[in-house]
Amino acid sequence: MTSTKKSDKATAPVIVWFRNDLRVADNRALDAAAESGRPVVPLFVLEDAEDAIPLGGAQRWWLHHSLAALSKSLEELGAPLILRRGDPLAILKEIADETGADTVFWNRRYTPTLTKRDAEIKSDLRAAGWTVESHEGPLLHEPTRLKTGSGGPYRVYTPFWRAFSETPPPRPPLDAPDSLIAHDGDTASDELVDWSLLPTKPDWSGGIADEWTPGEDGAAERLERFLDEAIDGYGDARDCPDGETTSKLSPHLAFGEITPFQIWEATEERRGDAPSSDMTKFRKELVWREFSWHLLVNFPDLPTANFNEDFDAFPWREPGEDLTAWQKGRTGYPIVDAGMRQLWQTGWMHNRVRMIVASFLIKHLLIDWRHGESWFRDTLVDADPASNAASWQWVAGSGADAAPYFRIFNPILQGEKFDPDGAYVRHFVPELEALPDKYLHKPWDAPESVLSKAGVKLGDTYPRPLVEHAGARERAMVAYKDMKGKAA
DNA sequence: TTTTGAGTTGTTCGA
DNA sequence: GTCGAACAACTCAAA
Repeated sequence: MTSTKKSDKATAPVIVWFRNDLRVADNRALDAAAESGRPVVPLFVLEDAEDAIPLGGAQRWWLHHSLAALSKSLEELGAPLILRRGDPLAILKEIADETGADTVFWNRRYTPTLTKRDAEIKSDLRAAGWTVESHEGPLLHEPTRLKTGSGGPYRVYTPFWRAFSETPPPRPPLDAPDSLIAHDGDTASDELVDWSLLPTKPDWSGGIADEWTPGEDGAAERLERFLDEAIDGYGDARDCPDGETTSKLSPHLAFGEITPFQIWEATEERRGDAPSSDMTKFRKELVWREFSWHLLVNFPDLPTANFNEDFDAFPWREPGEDLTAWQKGRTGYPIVDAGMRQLWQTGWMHNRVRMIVASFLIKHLLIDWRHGESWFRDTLVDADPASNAASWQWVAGSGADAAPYFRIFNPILQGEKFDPDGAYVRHFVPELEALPDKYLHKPWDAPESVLSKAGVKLGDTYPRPLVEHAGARERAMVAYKDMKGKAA
């Protein structure tokens, strides 16, 4: 992958093409460019390619702020970030014309369509005499590296984790370069604001901005705070959606503001200490991310096609108004509505609640998981093609290592179990704030006097349940049997 | 090749 | 209130 540098190239600049790796520390491509001793032209391209999956609004907001942060870091290192919009190959060639560069470094990305495109760009540039280096991407293992005894990909998490644990530990992270040599000469850059990544009419980003600090520094602070405050007891507390019980590193990982290598090292125990069970639990979550990418790379259709083809015969209902009610957080089930509103307001949802709302959409409303996958992709700041697809299929029962279909979350019990004091529901569904705990997760069971005292009018201030739980559960089981009959 | 043990995250029912 | 079994058989991973 590395070509010998020719001597006449010694002073020509190296382009570092940033993609989902918006950081300066532990960045192999940037590190290699700095090590080359040559001027560096950092480039980010807003890609308009037709096969590129458009970013959701929440991620566009994040990208804006992440690029602003990266731009500042690179400025401080001495080489300002160049922003361009359009087709990456054409832009790389333009930059080459402008700067004399004929070398580009990047870090790999693993979304199958993008890997393919990167390979095309690489061969095109090499044919034109360029030096192209693609460096290690944002995974602890190349996603094709782990294989079962018979040489195939894993489809079950536990053996994957076992195999992962038996490989050498992940490498330590790299420091950021001390400084970069700037290219001597003007290279035009778009203005970030002109990309209109931020919402304007209306500006709905307030709730997201309160919650998040995009960028490498924000990511590092988040990691530190998590290890200081939440890792103790993580194993149990992580299931509770209220409060800071999880790392919330997912959006930073999605944009490559932090790497799993940095996280892994930060969770390293002192030499000789066995990792605590909380730490192992957390690491297992990180390895779930690896497993999802392992699945996506080996089964590129994962985001669009049922992994288990039996589900092609599943009798999904037409989405219609039920889907809209779910999206808006108006299903009449408080824990579901709290989750969907948290998503809408903050661009993020607690993992436990993701499972509850996903199960509700699929099993209570019998709506195809792909509608949910697509909504999450549009609204989550951490939307990740691998984790999103693998998790939706897991909940649906159509995926790898899937839950048995009869494992249908009871949204009332789940609410009572994981939000027992109702703090989470009260925060995101304030119209139920005054209801006593006893009825908070099932307001339809409350006596009229209790409802009116709490200022709740069902069907008016808060919706009645879209479906009744026991009946919906029964209907889901029948649909599943129906599918099995057709598939057999 | 055949066999065996096991599988992130749950709910409901009946004792 | 708490506990174990049933839910439905299936596929995967590894011996």
